[in-house]
Amino acid sequence: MARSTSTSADPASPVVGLDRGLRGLVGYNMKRAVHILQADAARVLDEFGLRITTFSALSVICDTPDVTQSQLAAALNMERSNTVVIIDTLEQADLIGRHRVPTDRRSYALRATLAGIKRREAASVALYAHEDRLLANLTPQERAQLIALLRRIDSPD
Amino acid sequence: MARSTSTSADPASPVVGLDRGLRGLVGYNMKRAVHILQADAARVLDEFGLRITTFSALSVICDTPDVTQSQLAAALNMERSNTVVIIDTLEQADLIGRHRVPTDRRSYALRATLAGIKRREAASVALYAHEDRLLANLTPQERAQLIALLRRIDSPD
DNA sequence: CATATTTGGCTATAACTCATAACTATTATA
DNA sequence: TATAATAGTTATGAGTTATAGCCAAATATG
Repeated sequence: MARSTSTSADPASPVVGLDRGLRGLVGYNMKRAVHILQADAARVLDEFGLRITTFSALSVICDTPDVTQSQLAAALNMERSNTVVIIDTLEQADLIGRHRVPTDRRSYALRATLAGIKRREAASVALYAHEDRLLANLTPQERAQLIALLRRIDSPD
Repeated sequence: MARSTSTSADPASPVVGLDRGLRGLVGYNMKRAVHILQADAARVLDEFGLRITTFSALSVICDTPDVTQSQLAAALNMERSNTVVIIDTLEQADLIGRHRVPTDRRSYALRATLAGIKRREAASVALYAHEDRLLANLTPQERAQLIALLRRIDSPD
């Protein structure tokens, strides 16, 4: 039984529940959940020579031929400056190409190579499969609702 | 006017929807949402001289007097090594104290000071208030369900 | 009891994310 | 034409997280 003179943790008891005071915060729970998902995603993507950021950028570029780096940054909620190294990495891996646009010599039109499209497709399939496994104890409806709730935080209607 | 020969993004059109291919992933949506919540939380906590990690640790220590650093690390899902600098920071700010435990001279019993307890309380109130504002377009039920879903990812039953 | 292993805390380090400021070249605007 | 704004870039700093290894103390095992 618990000692009566103190609320201190019993070394013999499991160290869970010490964060009760934080569990009411959505942010805390989400930080923990996202940590799990990101670690898993990073591990999966590593097999394809991709990281989360490069995969995200590659996906957008595949789906949006001739997108510019600024548009990419806006779409992924990142700073323009941070896209540069990501694009560099993808370009050096021959997964995308920087193409000058004749009408505006400042910007690049980003286009995925055939290898890039294939790599993205394979990584995407693996990623969805892994997420399915990781979220196996959520019904499809619950999962859809989770996404819906997250999107309402992202872009409040 | 949009160019007709390409699916490229029209510079005049809003740069939204370029990430359709990622929106099916729970992880992607959660990364975006957590980014918003964390940025807001960090801004709020900064007014109290705290960061997210130090606030989390302080909260656990307040609620669990004489907790050890290892227990804290386990509770917050972090490495023991990373707790050290956090504890150092809290101790130097006189928000907590390291107390030697006579029965085990290896470990410290962490206890919040009165200032620490007050600081935590004030920061916690501000944090909950801000989260309420940020999640105003979610009903209390939706918010509770969101937390429930996140917890099921965290610790799959 | 003596040795070996484990545990708690610590240091250093490295990879990665994210934000900011400043710069160049180009385009648009007053 | 002079000025603003835009696209991309570079450099940098703060913060988070993981790993490896260290020391001292405690515990387990022979």
